Amino acid sequence: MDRREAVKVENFDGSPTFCATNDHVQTSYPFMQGHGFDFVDGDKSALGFMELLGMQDFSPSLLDVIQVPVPPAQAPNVQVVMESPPELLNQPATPNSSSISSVSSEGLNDEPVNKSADDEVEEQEKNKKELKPKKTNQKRQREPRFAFMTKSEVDHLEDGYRWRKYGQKAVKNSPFPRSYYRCTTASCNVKKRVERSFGDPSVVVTTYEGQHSHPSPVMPRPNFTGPASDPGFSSTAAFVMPMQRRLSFYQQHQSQPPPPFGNSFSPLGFGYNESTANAAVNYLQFEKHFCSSSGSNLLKDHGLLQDLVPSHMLNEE
DNA sequence: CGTATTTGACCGGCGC
DNA sequence: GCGCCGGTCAAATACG
Repeated sequence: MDRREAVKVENFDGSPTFCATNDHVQTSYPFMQGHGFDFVDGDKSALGFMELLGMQDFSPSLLDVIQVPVPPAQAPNVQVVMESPPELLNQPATPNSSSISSVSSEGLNDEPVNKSADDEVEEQEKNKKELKPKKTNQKRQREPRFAFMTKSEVDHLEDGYRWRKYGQKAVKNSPFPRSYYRCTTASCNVKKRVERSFGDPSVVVTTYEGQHSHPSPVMPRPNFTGPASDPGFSSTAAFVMPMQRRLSFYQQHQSQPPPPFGNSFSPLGFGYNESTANAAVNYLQFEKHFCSSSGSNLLKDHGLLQDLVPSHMLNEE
């Protein structure tokens, strides 16, 4: 049971996608395609979840940005899928077979057209218009966005930060509304949008924009030593993403200047209960299957991650 | 009563 | 110029 398989599925455009799957979680990495990544390739096979997040190198600082607490007892059918091309987000994710998940840097349902990563970033740059300062020629410096899909029953997933809902809009071509949240912490202008996937209503698409200028109020930064003290986060997991690494990804692969980031340890942070924990664990599984034979330094990091992920989660296979 | 959510109005960008 | 759309504001409302 719980035997994980490394499977190869095909994206909707026919391009291959590798997935690490188990009974509850499926994580695919289709968006590596087109970014110069090829899992079949020996050298690049060491790329994994972190690269999806834009991390180019694994260093001890990983401890600073990744926190994977003990998952709650309940194991909902959570699915975290990764993909890059925004257009895929509009495609129906098949719950029973291979699901499309996604880590996208920009607009999800916004642009249902085929675009390369370069085009995407270019458009993102184009969209950076000034909104507040009216009548200025300066383009708005829109914060970098990071989107991913999570299979979850609830729309608004706990991620360790406190959010205040400030709007809700109907989404074109979707029966589900999109909710807009803002970090309640003063001087932190991180926002996120939450919407359900039209293709698969069980999938929640979350788009983060900006960078937290503060540690998670419910997830103290240092090493995970147990449940956080915050009552609202007692059984949830925090998974803080190293946004800066992700940016270096763009910097290196797309010749785009990195958005201005302030601090170094608390970039765009997000955690997702079981979802994120599963994603992290899934990454480890994925890594085992695809990378253990060739990625020596990765193994080191793997061990590092093992320190973060409960051992029982890793031994489930 | 303070805080969070709801929801219609408003604004700016963009395509035609 | 106009309409559509995404995103935000803010008053009203709900909630603890």
